[in-house]
Amino acid sequence: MSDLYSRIYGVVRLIPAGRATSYGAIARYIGSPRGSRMVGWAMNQCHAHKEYTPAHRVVNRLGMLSGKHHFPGENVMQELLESEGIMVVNDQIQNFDQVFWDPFKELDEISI
DNA sequence: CGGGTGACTCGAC
DNA sequence: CGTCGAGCCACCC
Repeated sequence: MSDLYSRIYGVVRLIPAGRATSYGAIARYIGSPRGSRMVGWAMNQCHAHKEYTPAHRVVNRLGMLSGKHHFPGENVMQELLESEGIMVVNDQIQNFDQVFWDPFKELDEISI
């Protein structure tokens, strides 16, 4: 596993419950602005990783559950999000602007 | 090496 | 936030 993938999983695990971010945001944070599709691919392989990765907190830039079909059940991803307090209607996160978790903004405050 | 694929994104309309 | 087209890059034949 490349170091880039370790960073992807590392960032995803830092997403707090009740929040969500986008593939592109993670890609930019790990230094691959054009690697959003790789983040999706990494999530596809996250089950092979030893540590738990909350892939349900990663959606596309519009807050849509684009990866729900890759979960064990039909609405597993939505139920996971709703169990954390995120409202999901029609495969789309409600109030995504409030739920959105920006790695740069949130993590910079800590690292500064 | 080349072509197909995808849990993406951007710009246009 | 609908669609379409193009760009993107790791992975798998």
